[in-house]
Amino acid sequence: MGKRKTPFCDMEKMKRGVWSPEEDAKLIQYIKEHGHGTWRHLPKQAGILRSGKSCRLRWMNYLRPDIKRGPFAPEEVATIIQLHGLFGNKWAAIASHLPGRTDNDIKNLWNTRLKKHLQSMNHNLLTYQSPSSSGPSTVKSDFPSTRQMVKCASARVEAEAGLPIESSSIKTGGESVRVEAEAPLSIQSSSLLNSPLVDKPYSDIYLGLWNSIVGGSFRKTARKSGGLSENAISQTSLQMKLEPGSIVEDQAKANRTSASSDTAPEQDDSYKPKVDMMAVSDSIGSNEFTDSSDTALKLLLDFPDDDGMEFLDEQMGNISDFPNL
DNA sequence: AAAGGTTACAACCGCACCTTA
DNA sequence: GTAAGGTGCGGTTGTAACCTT
Repeated sequence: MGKRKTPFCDMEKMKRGVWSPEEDAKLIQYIKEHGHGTWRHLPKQAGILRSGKSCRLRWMNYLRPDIKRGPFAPEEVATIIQLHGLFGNKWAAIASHLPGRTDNDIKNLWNTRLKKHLQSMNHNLLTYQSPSSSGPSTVKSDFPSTRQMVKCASARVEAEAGLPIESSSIKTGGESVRVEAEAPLSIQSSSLLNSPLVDKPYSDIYLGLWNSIVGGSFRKTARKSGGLSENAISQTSLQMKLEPGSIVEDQAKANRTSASSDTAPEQDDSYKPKVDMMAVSDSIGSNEFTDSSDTALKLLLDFPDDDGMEFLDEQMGNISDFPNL
């Protein structure tokens, strides 16, 4: 139980609700001249009838000059989905990898758009029936592309919503279609499982992601942005058992190759996820599976130039192209 | 054109963590 | 060691704008 706190100020006299332009101007002007100092005392000194907490929130989420406004780019969305798989609802942690975006922005994006789309996309995946199937069939997607990202992310979404997830068997028209994700992998004595970063019981899904191209992309990005220490990253990777000959090991090899051959100049402080995504795409060139992350993400967000859900239907139709393992 | 529904975003609330005296 | 202050975080709510009927 949290300690009882004295209020930031006299709440009785405080204004609440939407901030007026005048209030914004006062706050900006004051912080420009004095810095925010102690938030509790700021409103009085700045002549604002708001709580210090409210001032802080307004500044942090809206008025800060380095805040990036406008719609999220597909690359940003990809990063958010990846990071949500690793961090869960740790919005601040996710935001720290997206300069200019606030935890509130990301939280809103997730709760209002991504969550819903991921749920519906996963539903479509689970209810898909191969046109050529005649009887129970197992459809395994071979690679954690956008589809798998979506699937894994939606697994978390559905877990949060208390819905059934992975390896679901669905009866459709008398036929059972089984859909499995390849991402889960065997883990031995992985202390990561005890990490708050990974939620049970779906931790293996996310560990799979971690060892996948998605994780590879993230690790590279994390190194460059300094979000995770090199030590933590390598330790985490070492804690995962890679089975010889497994797809996961192949992917890990691909990631290592990709990472070692990454001779691109060091990125500056600004975040450039597209570079990493492209580098990763190159690293999986041998894989037959092709997927357009950009397009899928446009779909996810209903970007203006997409064709609505038609793209998803098209993508779903390609599932039968996957090799059955 | 109006009413009702939906969406996206801003803001609030309560709790937890960290620091300091 | 502990209490209190300051701050950050995640969940939730409120509301304006937009869409549909």
